[in-house]
Amino acid sequence: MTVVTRFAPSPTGFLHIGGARTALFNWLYSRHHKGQFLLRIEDTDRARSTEAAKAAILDGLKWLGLDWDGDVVYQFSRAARHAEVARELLDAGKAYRCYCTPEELETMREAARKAGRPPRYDGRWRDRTDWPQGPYAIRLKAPQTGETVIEDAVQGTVRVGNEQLDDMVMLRADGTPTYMLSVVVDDHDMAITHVIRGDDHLTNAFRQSQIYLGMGWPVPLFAHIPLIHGADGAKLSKRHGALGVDAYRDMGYLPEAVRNYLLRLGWSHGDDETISTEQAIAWFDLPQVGRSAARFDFAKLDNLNAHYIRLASDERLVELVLPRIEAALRTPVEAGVPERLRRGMTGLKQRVKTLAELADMARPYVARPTEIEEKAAKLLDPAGRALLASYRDTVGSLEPWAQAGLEDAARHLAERAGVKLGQVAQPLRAALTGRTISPPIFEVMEILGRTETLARLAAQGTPA
RNA sequence: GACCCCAUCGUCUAGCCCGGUCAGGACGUCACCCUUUCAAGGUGAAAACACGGGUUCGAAUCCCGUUGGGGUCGCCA
Repeated sequence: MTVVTRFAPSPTGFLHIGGARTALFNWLYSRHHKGQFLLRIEDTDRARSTEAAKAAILDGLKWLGLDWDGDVVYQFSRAARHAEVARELLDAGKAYRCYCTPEELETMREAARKAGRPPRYDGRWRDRTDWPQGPYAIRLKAPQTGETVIEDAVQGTVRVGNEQLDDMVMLRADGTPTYMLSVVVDDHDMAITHVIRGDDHLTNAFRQSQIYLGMGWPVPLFAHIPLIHGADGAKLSKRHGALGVDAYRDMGYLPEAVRNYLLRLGWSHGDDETISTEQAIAWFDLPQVGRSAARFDFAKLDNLNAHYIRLASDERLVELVLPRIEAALRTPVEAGVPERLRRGMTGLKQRVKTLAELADMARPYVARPTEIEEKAAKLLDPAGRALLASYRDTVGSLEPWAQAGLEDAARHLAERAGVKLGQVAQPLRAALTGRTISPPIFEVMEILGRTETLARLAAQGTPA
């Protein structure tokens, strides 16, 4: 049997990080089994669904590299089919008409709550046939005794007494299908074999299972994966990382880092931490998915991101960081900058955790420092400036203008002055970058070139 | 409240199913090494089986309970 999984977000907001992980697990599982990964947009809530949200979800998936098979299915377009199934169940006596008004239902729930009972529909129309004129909802005639059992690939066997479940509405009085019905019909029609989704749907699975049974359809294998929590253990909210994946992209995370991080959140393969996509596809399976909720940890994401930045090619990083630099500058960079970035990338990329940091670290290559950081300014004291002046004199006509020779000159100068190399290098760094932290300073000098280096030294390095 | 799920270092986790390990790894933290800064890299350290009962020669592993956390209880999805 071919494995068919799906990701079914509702376009009422961005693709949040939990959804991204659900999509990743579905994608991985289908790729592992050489099956299919389908995408269905659950846009039946017309009031809350937006085009912007839909676009954000599609963009997010593309950015993460989670490609889906076939066309996107839009749930709303299948409403007629959903209604048809509800009618079928009604005709077969497995569902019934309910003429309750919303007010009546609210009263019922209120009464139950007051009596300390769970707020459930009492089935008052279940066996009636004295149907009045007017609209009615169609409810499933669910079993009232016995139990409903879910064989969950992650949670194991989960069972609940049928008396806990009430007769859910499948078709509203206005003729539109409810989520519970739509999901089942679509999953069946799309031939989904494995429903991998968030833990929050576990209790829905019981009710959905009853619809499958009612229609005599095979029940797909469920796999309810634990939710992601914030650093404080509470449900992920906007405060701590329930951001859209676009926010992670904007913060400067690489898609492969996000993928790797999300994969290890709730899933493991022995002691492996950095896992390539190829390995992930080869190794991913449901039994290794953990049963408990995981907390989102930016520190670990940062670490993974730094790892993948170091692995990324210099060309790719230049391409990624250039738009950030230009956005900050509000103007295109000068002609020689991309080449400087490319040459300096090896030294730059091992010092940053995100592309945002990379853009900042690259500043000395982009433009002459307009301001000197406080700590750097302290290095440019009279002693430091004197050293800079001597250094400038010795390397002024150095040939070739290369890292090794520039460093030798500094070492000789330090020796003659009876100071450590750092006492020459740090003022140089301050003068050339305006900072106390940078890639190796002689590498910076080589990349900047003789003219620019001497100009910066002249501007900051010598006493007036 | 009812129902369902979960519980190993601060965090992500291995180990649990098939009881016997100094309870392993990674991130983070700290120290040292390397070193022109910062990183990277290397070495090392501190750091956990929620609690209480069983079962057993022996329990992180099996059973029960407690506590704690989470999820679900709509003619929302």
